[in-house]
Amino acid sequence: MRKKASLKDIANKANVSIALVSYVLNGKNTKKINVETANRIKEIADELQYRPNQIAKSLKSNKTYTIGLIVADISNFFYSYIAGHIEEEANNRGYNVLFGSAYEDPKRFKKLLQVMIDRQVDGLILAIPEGADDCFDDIIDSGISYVLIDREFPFCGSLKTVCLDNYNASSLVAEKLKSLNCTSVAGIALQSNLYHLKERTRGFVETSNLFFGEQNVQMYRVIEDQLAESVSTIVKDILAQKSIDGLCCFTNKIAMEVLPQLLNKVEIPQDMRIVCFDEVEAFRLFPHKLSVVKQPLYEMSKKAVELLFDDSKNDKVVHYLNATITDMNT
Amino acid sequence: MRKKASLKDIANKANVSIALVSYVLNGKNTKKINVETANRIKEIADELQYRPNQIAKSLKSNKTYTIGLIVADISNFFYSYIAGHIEEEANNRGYNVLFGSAYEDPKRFKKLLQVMIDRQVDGLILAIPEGADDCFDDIIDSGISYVLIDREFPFCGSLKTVCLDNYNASSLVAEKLKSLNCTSVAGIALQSNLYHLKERTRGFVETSNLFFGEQNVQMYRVIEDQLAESVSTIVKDILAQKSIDGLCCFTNKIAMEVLPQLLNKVEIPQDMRIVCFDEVEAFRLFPHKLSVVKQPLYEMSKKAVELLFDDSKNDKVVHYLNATITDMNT
DNA sequence: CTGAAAGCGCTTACAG
DNA sequence: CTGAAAGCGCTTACAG
Repeated sequence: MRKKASLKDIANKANVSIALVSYVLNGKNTKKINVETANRIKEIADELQYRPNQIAKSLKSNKTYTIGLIVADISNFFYSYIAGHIEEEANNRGYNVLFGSAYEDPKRFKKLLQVMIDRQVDGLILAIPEGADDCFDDIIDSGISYVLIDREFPFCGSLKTVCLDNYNASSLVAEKLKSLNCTSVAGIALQSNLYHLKERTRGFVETSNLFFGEQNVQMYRVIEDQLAESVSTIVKDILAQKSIDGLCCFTNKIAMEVLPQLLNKVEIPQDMRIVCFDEVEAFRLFPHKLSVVKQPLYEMSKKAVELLFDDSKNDKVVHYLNATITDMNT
Repeated sequence: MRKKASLKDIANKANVSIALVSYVLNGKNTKKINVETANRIKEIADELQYRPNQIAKSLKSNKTYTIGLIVADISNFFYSYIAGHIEEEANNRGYNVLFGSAYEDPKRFKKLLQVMIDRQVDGLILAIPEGADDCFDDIIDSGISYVLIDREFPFCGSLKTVCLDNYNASSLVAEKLKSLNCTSVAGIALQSNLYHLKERTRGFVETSNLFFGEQNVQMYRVIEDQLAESVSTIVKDILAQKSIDGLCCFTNKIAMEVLPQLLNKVEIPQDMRIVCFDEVEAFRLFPHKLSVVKQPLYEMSKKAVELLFDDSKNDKVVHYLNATITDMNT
């Protein structure tokens, strides 16, 4: 282990002032500096393997070149993919990512947020869990620029957000089921007050009502921590109603419970058409045709970072991205 | 946006010195300080909503309360799960996680590593990609404590590591296939020079040789960026050899390619027993029985953080964790 | 062309 | 019980 060299060390060795070393190494006032002294300084810096102390730099400049990212659950592919690509985008701009996973716990979220504010990150990218929407004052107050991802909060003022157009995505699901000649459809969604999830079901229900008639549209809701049991009951109910021939799983977690339970109980796709939100990879192991609502994750990551660094005021507040529906296992 | 209050602001308002404010707010020299002044200072701090400047603290203390985590690919469940739990463990100890995903690119890895060293993280947790094993000098040189996860580098000196006992895990796979009455087995692995992956195949081959005889053990290797095509050829080859009745996929990525291709081509599990490494969730959608090698991800995360903060010298250098084999979809 | 000095916001040994 | 001062490693306006 070698002691880190400081500007002072270089200055001493070169017999010049610290200021001069700083100028040379940062390429400032460069035309006014004697080329030979400059070169000598650079050589000594190399020799001592000088690396600037970022902390000292931050203290002066009030910039940390760090962005704080808080996701709802990093072990979910949706967020881990996004996290990776946000990190990459940030890197490209010389930033690093301080990262936290709130696991949908508002208390944990707020603690993480406070830590990131305290550490003076230069920007925040946030997927906010249910029950944490009282955090906005703190964010605004901190003066740190931010972008919300995935989840929008239209009743909390004008917050810069990039997310899926969930209403539209679900309309597409209804259309898809219609185009597959379904006549009676059901959806299974998470019980949640998150606006984007409500929009997601609303889009499905409203569009399905038009296509199939209200009496042929059913929504089931499940509570996250009783997923397995609830889904089991629901699936039985759906299968009992022989008429239902179209099914939408509104999150990938739900799909992971529903799909195994459907195996061997119903002919897919002949008697039941299925559309699922998100998580494309795993579905490849499902032995039947199904359709998947793909969110543009890469775009979302990229756009989030872009918006974070773009402080033009006349920017649209919520940026909606469009989903695509893909057939799998054909 | 409110201006951040500093110790100076509090000192001014309270008509005391900055030092005194610092003592009070940090609970130092606390018995020597006038209780009333102390209270007055605390009140003013509250009122001003004082939050210490962590950067200034770091500059003095040389501690950043940050640990750097570089994983091979964050969008892989294996690492995203680990990342989440390392973050949680770190939080519990008052640390935050600066995060990077190297996507198996040694150049990118080394760049990330350098950034983390420059930012003076207090610890490093690293999953090192192939071809980056010349990074150890830099790490040792930096004096930052580190723990390697998942991948061990026995030829690079004594490096603190926590990883699976891969040889043993693969022996278990062979045993499992034996216990399922297989007579001829094949394995599909990634072509890689990473020691832990070599151990993984070695354990399988050596143990299988004992059980089944060399002529009944075959190893296939695939190159990562030709996965789909290679697997397709291999699967055809395996199916053509009617004798093979046991198959091991050595990474979850391989399994995701192999399993769909097996559907409807062979009776599972009657004619073909399958064991796969990692990623348990997705396999639930596979319509047949199969066995899964589970790595103790939570333990690995926890142990990594523990080791990072444990600087007892007589610590074992490599900590091996044990895999378990689970039957799924029974 | 180069340097002395102030300052970023904190901590802490020392003096009184 | 409290404060003046030095210092962490840097930057930068100013002076010469």
